[in-house]
Amino acid sequence: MLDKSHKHVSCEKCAVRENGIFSNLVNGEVCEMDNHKSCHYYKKNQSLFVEGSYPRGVFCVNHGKVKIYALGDEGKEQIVHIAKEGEVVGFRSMLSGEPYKLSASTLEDANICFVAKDDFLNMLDTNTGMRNAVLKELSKELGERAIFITNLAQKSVRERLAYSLMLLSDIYGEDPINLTREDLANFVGTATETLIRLLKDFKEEGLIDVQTRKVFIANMDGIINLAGGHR
Amino acid sequence: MLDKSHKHVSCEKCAVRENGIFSNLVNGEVCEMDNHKSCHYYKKNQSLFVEGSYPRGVFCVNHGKVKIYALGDEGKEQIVHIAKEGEVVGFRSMLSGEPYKLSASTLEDANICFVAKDDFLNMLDTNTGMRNAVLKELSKELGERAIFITNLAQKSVRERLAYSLMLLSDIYGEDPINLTREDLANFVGTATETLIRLLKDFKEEGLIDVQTRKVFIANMDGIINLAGGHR
DNA sequence: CGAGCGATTGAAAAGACTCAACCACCGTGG
DNA sequence: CCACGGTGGTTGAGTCTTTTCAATCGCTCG
Repeated sequence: MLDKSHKHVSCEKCAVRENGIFSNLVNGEVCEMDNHKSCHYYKKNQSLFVEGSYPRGVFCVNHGKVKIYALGDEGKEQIVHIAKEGEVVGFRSMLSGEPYKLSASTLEDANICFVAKDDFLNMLDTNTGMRNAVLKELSKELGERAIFITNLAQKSVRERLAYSLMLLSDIYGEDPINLTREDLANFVGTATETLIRLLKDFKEEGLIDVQTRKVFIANMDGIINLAGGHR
Repeated sequence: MLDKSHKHVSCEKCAVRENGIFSNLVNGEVCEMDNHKSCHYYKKNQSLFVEGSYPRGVFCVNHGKVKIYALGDEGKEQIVHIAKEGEVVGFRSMLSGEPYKLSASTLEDANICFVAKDDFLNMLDTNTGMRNAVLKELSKELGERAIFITNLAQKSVRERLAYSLMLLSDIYGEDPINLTREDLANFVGTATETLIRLLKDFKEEGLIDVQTRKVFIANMDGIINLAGGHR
């Protein structure tokens, strides 16, 4: 499934393309993009881009998970988003014309394609469907971040962990959540030690199962309920 | 300056239009919009839209400030953004096709124009400049929210207050910040009592001046420094 | 003049963080 | 093959920021 060469991945045959903003391309456009993009194999913990630098293009995740995070004043990461297969990352800063406000790096070994800035902007100009997908995606994320802000401001760490597990289970799908304790803590927005203690509580309460670093949701209703009762 | 009738405000002559996404319209388009929009006078604390309902159009703030907020599980507001003159609010949910994730209401008496959904979307389709402005605006806000999330997760309330005052001083410009203690607390993301105590501290430290509910920045460098050292 | 909201203060409680130590697993190199 | 070092995980204890609750005050508005 995961190809360690830098072999070209065909967009046309890309099974995960439907997950992201490239889902709206018609055949000709897919071929066009195929010709312009490059594909790369990334090892775990490799950096895609860092805060402060300028975007040269966008990254399309073919396989693997990517964390998008900000660095706080004391160097602690705040993970703002975890991109899964099919998602396109790094186009926000490109559109706002600013340097990256966030950094991105792989959470696992990954295959990721790269589309250069001009090619991407060009597609955006000419392709209505994609443009709408981008608008929609940005707006949706904006709403999600507003909710995340509210959670951070008003909920306890315990509730936030439940909420985070909910989000992560969407991202990981059938697979168990597979993050270091530190990354999970940086996603929830808490200290690693606090997170570990809460995971233990959750396990004792039958909400989750834990196998080393893998977290399985054992009682989704309980989790949802703790998280605030919806979705 | 503030007209209490519902008299039509001319977009062409609107001095604050440059602050928002309507800044890129050419003359004909401005007239077009003028013909389609309606203008309304709002009293303080009037609602523009509420979480859960479906967008029918967008609101363009001509005069006054508008708070955009989410309601937490216990009914506490989390203010995510304060829109000033010229800003257009309410288009995010419209673009994502979802019901409003946030609510909006006036913080003071205000004049606000309304552009219907179809007219707005139509302009978005035909006007490249505006489309790019919207893309840029969404992306920029997304970045701002990421930073806000990081601040909430990692900074103390004290530091967050400083950061918030920085943001608010941009929004209020020459005017003093003029919010209830509760609104200010809901912007910072803390309890009202905590906020009051910190305001007192800030005043004693010469960072701010306070006249009843009005807050003046007395030492901007000090505030910026406390907030994390950069603007 | 009274009702009521917003602002303020004090005291106590709780949640979360920090610090420090320790464990466990894994890959490496001797 | 085993000792070693390093990273990631875990636990305990103490501290501290922040919240909560309760009471009081002051001002405005009808």
